Amino acid sequence: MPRSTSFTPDQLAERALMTFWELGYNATSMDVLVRATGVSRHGIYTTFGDKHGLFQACFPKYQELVVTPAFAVMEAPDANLGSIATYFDTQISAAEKVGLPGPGCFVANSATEVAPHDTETQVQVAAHNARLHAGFMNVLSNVTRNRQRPREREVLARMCVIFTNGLWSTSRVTSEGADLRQAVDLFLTLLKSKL
Amino acid sequence: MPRSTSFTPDQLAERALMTFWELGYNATSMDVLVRATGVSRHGIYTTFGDKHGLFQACFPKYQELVVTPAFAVMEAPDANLGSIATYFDTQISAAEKVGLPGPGCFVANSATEVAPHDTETQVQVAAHNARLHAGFMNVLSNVTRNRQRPREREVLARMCVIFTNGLWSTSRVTSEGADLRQAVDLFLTLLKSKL
DNA sequence: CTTGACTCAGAACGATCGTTCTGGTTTGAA
DNA sequence: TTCAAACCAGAACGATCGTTCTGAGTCAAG
Repeated sequence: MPRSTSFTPDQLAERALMTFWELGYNATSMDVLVRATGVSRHGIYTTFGDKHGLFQACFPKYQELVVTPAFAVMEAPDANLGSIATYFDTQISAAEKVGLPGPGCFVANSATEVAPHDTETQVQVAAHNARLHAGFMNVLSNVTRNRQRPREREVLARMCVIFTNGLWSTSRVTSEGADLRQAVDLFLTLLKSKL
Repeated sequence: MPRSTSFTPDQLAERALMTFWELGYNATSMDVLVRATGVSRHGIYTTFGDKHGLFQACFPKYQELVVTPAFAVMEAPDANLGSIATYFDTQISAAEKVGLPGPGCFVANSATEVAPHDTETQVQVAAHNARLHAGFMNVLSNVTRNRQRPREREVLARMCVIFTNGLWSTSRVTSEGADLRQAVDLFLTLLKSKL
């Protein structure tokens, strides 16, 4: 029976996520991790085994703390085009609050930095992209007329996922949130004209 | 007076580029670099000073060998919407030839992995994105009617750059080139409807 | 052939990183 | 209070990496 400790695995993973997200995997040494989390090496290693295990635990934490709060509106039964605008706006505002250029998307960053050498991270990235695609499919099936073929819907959703990836990628090198918002508004205008 | 050597700095930078592009900066150790380029440590260090110097030399090489051949069509005086399609198709075909999921864009990868900790790389990334933006602006100014305001053109170009970044980002986690092509075709259809 | 500049292979060094270990401290329950 | 489990700080250990250095080989010029 575990006794009450000064930290829970969830809290540890949450603070580690913020550090990995901001600095990336390689630039986050165990020393940095110990300082940032306030948890000793002993605590980290007995809880997650190694650095890679702690890193993997950050993915569900990111889904819970970042993706779900912003993307739930896309997964609601009554989601529509306004939901897409809300999702993008929520994320851009969050990035602005932290400061642009921002940290972008933790999953997208990991896809570039560690996924090429790590199968487990590849799975996390694929699952994340699948979630995005499903969210856009949900919206499109709600706002699309019957004449629209399901095959075309999938392509539309895929294009939206690509644009989303590009948006967070660009948010890492852009200092003006207004530039991102204008591009998003224009993209949504184009999207609406196709439905 | 330098004597004839078994390699030129250009050749060295070219082979280093391919390795950095495929493996990323951190995963490319000097051992790997020596093996991949066939140049000894002595040759590398006397030519480029250090690993970072060799890495920086890869950016103009990437522009010369990859960006310019594919993007020149976008910078031609008579570039039009077909030029955009050609550009995307060229890059996707190149990625397919190497094998999807591919290495994506060297600049975009570097933007995620090393730019956050390296000012020089930030400059390279900004210059690359500016080149992309200028290329799209060139096309838009050619195909746009007079009633279109220049401000709107800039936003359109910015949206195109975002989509481009997303495309190469997605090409790193996608195994089907057809999926990318369909999304590109749809994006171009939407773009055309706005002009 | 001799010389000198240049090359390479590989050893060696210092720094850093992930990981393990030790000693001392804190916590919760009996 | 006492005990045992869990914790922390920090030292220590391999391993790896970027960099420098050494010695031998190679080519062009005289």
